[in-house]
Amino acid sequence: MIAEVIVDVAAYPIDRPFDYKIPELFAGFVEPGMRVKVPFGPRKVVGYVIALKQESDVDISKLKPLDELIDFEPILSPELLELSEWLATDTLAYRIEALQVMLPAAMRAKYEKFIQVEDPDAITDTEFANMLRGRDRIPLKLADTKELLKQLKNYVDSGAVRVDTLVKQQTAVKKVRMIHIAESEELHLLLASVSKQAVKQRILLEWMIEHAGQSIEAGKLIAESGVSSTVLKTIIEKGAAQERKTEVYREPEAFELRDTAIPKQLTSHQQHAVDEVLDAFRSGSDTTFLLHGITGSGKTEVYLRTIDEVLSSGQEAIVLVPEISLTPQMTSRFKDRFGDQVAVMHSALSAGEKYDEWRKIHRKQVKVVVGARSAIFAPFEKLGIIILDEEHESTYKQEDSPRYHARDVAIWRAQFNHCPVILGSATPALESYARTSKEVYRLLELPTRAKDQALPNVTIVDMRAELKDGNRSMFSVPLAEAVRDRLDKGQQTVLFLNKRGFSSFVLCRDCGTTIQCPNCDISLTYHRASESLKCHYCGHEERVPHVCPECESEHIRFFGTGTQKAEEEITKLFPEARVLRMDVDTTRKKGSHARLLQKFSEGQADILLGTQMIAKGLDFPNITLVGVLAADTTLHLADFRAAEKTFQLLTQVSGRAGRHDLEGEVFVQTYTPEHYAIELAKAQVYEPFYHMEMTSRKQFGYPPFFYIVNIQFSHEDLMKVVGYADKAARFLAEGLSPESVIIGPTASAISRVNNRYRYQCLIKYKKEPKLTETLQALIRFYRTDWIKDGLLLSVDKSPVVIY
DNA sequence: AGCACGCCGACT
DNA sequence: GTCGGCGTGCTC
Repeated sequence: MIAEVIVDVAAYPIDRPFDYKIPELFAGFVEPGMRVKVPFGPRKVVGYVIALKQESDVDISKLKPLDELIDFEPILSPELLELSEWLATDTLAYRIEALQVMLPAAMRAKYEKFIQVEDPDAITDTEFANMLRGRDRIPLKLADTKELLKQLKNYVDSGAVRVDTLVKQQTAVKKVRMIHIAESEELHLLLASVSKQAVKQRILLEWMIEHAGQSIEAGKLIAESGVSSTVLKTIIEKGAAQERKTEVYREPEAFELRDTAIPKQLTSHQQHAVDEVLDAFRSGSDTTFLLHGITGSGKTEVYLRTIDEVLSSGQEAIVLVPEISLTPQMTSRFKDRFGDQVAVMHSALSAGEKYDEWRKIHRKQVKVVVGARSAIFAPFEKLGIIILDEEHESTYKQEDSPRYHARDVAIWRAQFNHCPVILGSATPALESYARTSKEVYRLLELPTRAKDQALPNVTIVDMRAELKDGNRSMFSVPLAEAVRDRLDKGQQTVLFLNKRGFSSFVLCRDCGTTIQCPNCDISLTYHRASESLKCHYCGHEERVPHVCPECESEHIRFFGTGTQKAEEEITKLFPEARVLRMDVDTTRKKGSHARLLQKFSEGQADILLGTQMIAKGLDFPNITLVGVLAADTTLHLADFRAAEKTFQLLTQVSGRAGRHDLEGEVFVQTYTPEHYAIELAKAQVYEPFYHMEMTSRKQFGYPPFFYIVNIQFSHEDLMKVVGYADKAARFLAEGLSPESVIIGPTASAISRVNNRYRYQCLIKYKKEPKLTETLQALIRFYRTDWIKDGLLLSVDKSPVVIY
């Protein structure tokens, strides 16, 4: 038998299967979807078996045998193997990247080099001998001086030492030491034989007698018996207990939030949606539903009911949420409903925790996975439904290779598994909504709130007028009054600040200079905690200057992060208010996000102030006021989706207010109150916005009327990047049909990052049969030639942001 | 990619 | 003479 293997080498000529002989020893054990270790040229690498066959096109004498099996059962199903092929082609990525993206990071191979001493007598250099310290195998990285490396080379040449690469798996199965205590009789015997002076040992034995026959975790035993681990060790050696390592799953920190009760009765709209989806499910149809439900309309309940049915017919469900750590309420609802049948996958988990959750799915110990983007690759084999909540969110698109969109993968898997997909949103992506009118997706509407609450009343505050009246603070008079009112009533307020535009920079008030990154075309960001200036693009960091580097004026101002500044203003305006600030700074630590929310839900604060991350999923009964401090900040971005994003954000944020018995109120502060995205967000009507925005997209030739491909070029040399971008543009123009439009090359919005100049080229097309072919050919030029000249090129089909 | 091979300049 | 620079070519 012969195995077709994709090796762990991302390079153009390697991006294809290589054939290996299966040694007699492994005959019958090797299956597609397993990882293997194979010789590749002079080294060993990890590879993925993608197929088995009897014959190879390559001469049999040239075939090498597999070295080792890493897995004893496939870790990728036939479905996922097939998906990886489609994914690699569709996103123009390497096949190996497509395979690796499906597995938790902890399963990716690490390569470590070692110095292996073959002939210790030949080592004559004292420096080298010192480095070895008598060992015959040390990590290569210990040879860290030029001198040592030179000696190493000599020894390698003479054959005294060898450098070899070890393929390391970082798959850490967590094991705990379980102590199995002997029976009472045995312990009594031991106790009698232990010297009277061994006080601690006697204490431990007495403790053990009380717990005879039990199994207990070593750490726990030590804590409870009050003896040290050395005493435990001696006692184990004397035979009082047995030690065993047991595999365990890491238990991510659990958080509890007050949950909404299970509604007894669905609204008629909810019921209709559930019925339609379940009809599709039962008939094995791969229909994609767009569940358009206004905020508070109970989309989650629709998901829960459909999953319930899917599970009772023995099938499995994937639920994607934009970034799950952001919506603890969502996960707790799933856990409440489906208990330990649920695995949760989110970015706040450690690599080990993610690996454990993945294993639970792989071992079929769970039936539902709730997770962020990459959970779409959950290794289920009986998928019955796939749900993408907040389907319009840009986090569903992966920003590095393979640049896939979870929505596309979901639809692919649904077709493979003959199961439906639900895309849920209060503010669907324009592309998705447009597809319902073309009947590619099926539209399900939830036009009313589940508990019949009124939508919150939204007031637009014109900040220009406020400014004219001499109010220069971040708070308009009406918003400040409303906050005061809630404080008096003991109700809660959520204040939302769009960070962009308020970002923290350093400005000289005399010459107007902002301090720029030396490597990038961007202002440095002020970090108060470390009193430093940082570049978010290249990581450059410098001390905060005391005088302006341009004019040496001492009048330089540091603007703290937007939320810090807002917090200061709140404290000034409402000294008695208890404020919780939630932004990247206050949620960096693991679990802090959930803790903050917990605090707020328990009423330990009056005001929750935050960025993007509080826009979603918050559902607390006592929130009756939402304030958007600066609605325009997303509006003026150089992005064709700016209006759509603003509308989505305002709608989402407004939906946080008055979801329960108390009525909600929303204030939106803006300098452009007449913009349709703001006006229509006030009215909280999606359809009119959709039509307005579609008109504009049509006029300017943007999605969904045209598809877009963004090709990015970067190089240290400005002339070279321009040269290659031009060359590429001409090549595309030649290869693609005349109906397709090629824009550029133009300099990117941030024209230099990390000392590399950036250019880009956009392709707009409606129908382009030669697209993949032409892009493949372009990538081929790049990967075979241009890359050697220091160029970096990336192709992004359907980009979500164009920088 | 990463490694070996191989072919020419500047050092002990 | 040989050390070491990096161009070239291959990986089942």
